[in-house]
Amino acid sequence: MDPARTHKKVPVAELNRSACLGPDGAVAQVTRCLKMISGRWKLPILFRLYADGMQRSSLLLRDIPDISQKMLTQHLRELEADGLIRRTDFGEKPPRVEYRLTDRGEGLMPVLLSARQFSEDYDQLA
Amino acid sequence: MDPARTHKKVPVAELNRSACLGPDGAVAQVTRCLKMISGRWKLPILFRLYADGMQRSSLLLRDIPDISQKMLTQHLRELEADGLIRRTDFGEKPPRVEYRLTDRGEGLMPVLLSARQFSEDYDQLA
DNA sequence: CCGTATCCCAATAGATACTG
DNA sequence: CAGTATCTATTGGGATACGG
Repeated sequence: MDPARTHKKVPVAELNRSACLGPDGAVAQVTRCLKMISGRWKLPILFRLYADGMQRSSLLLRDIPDISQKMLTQHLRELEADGLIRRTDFGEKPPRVEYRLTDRGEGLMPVLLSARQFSEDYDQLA
Repeated sequence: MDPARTHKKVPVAELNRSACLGPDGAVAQVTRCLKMISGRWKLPILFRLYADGMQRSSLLLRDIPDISQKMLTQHLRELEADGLIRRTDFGEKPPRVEYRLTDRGEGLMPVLLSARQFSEDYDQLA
């Protein structure tokens, strides 16, 4: 134990001091998660797909207020590259493409629920 | 029920379709949470304070690699404005100022733990 | 219907130098 | 030691027009 740091604060088991720091510590892990969901339209898209299941891009474009064609496609690409959603091109004419959450995407929901809970508790605290 | 949307996907109780959307829905709540922790140095600072308890700014500056004086102060101000940390000026000479997590700040930890868990599970999935 | 390519603007962050 | 002030670089987002 570093003698220069004798704090009374006891870190919880899952998040002790050594687990927090360093290149592959908690900071890096959380940062990676946050990067996947950072972007103006990531959350609206993810929640839409979670609520609706597989969905055509034209419907996403219609149901997400103020999003543009370009931004929709761009964010869909990023989410796909991160393995959170899967793209299915039916190869029809006129074009029909649908998106849905992957297992990884579903695995993100507890994080979002947790963040939502924090936000609700926040107003109660002070 | 909208006839154009007959999906088999059943939303969980805490996160059903009506709770996801709209101006005060889950998207807005999660977004607010994310805004509080978005910023290059927010996580390192929060984890530091969580692990170490009350801490002088000079020690934060020393222990967080690559952070500059300016960025440290700037992010500390933002975290304070969001009520996640508390600043204590001891009014001594030479100056001594310390920071620590508030109850709101502590309440953020479950979110960060959840995100960390997701990041670990992520590699196992595919 | 679905996607791409350009160009532009605002927000964020970093380097550096300075003050009580 | 703790904090501020400028200036500049980079990034993310948006408007618009075009293509398969």
